[in-house]
Amino acid sequence: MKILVIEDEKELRKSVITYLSAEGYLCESAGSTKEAIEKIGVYDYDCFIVDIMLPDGNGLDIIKEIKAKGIEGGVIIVSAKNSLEDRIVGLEIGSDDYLVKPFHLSELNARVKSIVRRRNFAGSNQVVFNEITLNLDSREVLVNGKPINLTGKEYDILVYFISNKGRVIPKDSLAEHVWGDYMDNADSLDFIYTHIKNTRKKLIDAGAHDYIKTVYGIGYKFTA
Amino acid sequence: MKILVIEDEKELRKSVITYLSAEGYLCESAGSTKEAIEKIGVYDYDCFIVDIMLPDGNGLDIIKEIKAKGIEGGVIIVSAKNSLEDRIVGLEIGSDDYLVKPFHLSELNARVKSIVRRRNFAGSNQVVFNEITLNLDSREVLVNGKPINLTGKEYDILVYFISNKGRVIPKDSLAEHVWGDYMDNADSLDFIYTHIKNTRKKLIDAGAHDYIKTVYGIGYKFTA
DNA sequence: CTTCGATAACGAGTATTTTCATAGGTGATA
DNA sequence: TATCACCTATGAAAATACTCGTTATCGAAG
Repeated sequence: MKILVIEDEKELRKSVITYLSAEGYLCESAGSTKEAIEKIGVYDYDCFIVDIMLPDGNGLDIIKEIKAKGIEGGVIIVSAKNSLEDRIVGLEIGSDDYLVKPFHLSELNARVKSIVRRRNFAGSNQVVFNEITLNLDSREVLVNGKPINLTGKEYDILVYFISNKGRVIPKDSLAEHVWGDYMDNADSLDFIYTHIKNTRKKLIDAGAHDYIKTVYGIGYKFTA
Repeated sequence: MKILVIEDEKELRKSVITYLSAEGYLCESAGSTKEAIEKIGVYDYDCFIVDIMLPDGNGLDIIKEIKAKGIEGGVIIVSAKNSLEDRIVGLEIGSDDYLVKPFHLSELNARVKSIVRRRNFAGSNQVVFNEITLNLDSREVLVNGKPINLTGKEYDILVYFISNKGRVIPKDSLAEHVWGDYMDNADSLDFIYTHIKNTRKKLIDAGAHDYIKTVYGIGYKFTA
């Protein structure tokens, strides 16, 4: 799950990122409208946290840009004043939520969670795929009702697979969603094999079928 | 699916090609108007991604050239500025889509996909030809509802056949679409026979008719 | 200091693609 | 219809490309 935090106040940006990273999200940040629009153009995010007041422009314009590009990621507006007008405009142009500063990080986290879920799993916080059950709240994975231990990356991989089940997932897409800006210095994506292997092993050892099919030359497909 | 990426910025060109190749498209590139027009004259593409600002001319002229030649491939304009005028002119002269830089690789991918589909299969991501069903998302092929295993090349061949069903397909075109510029230094196209044979065999073994007719001296025709 | 997870490196194991040799067809021409 | 030149099909083997599993390294967290 990749999130772009658009916020010019350094301290706040830092704490938001620290908090959300600890929750297992992949965070990137932009400190200005310009930087935000650049990043939006190049990378693929699942969620945007947008401060309205930015040094070089209005955050609402960034949201317009996101929507104009047809990007599906959710949008949470963050604003210093509880301006009804901003709020209405924000929702009109397609943002999903609105948060007034100062806010609790746990509150922000809850909203991010709900958006990411809505986007990937139609709002549910529990995802079932045959004998595999994901609990998105606790990042817990059950196989036949028994919990198994996955590392962070393994969990991310599984979530990405399940939210794209049945589709062929090119190794690059997987890398981008689980690891972030891999493109920049990607000479070898070989380490993915190791993670796939470990994920597979843990699932199989726990009694699940091997739903991860290898698509030679392209990537993988998670399918029953 | 063959795509020509016309873009002078090396880095961008590279990432576009890397991304689209991973998605299973066959990409070639041109860094200037001159090069683009040369390639357009010689090879056959399904889709063109055209940067408007090029060192030696305007991308719109390339599009005019494409249309003047009666080439059917889709056109996606890419431009640094969101100029309404360019956009209108672009659509007027027959481009299919417009993308403002910097853009999202997955967004570009989505548009390419939609264009290729619109052209080949009228919008569906599932293509049915009698007892053969192609799922373009998962690259899966079903014969009478049962999945069969095709290798990458075999799948590409089948897609190209089905999207040109009823038409005679010269061996050259097939080679060009499935293998790309391989042609330039190919001394023999004999290996195609092997691939055709294997593709045929897998389809027939799975219970399909042999729709691949040989057209002596020219190539093949996929027809009921 | 120890443990754990993430990544790198590499050889072994597979799948795929190409080559090659040979056999079988096709169509034009006489 | 016989012949010839050329095109296509086939099976097996070689070459290549890709993936896997093991082990090693490194750094961060506890």
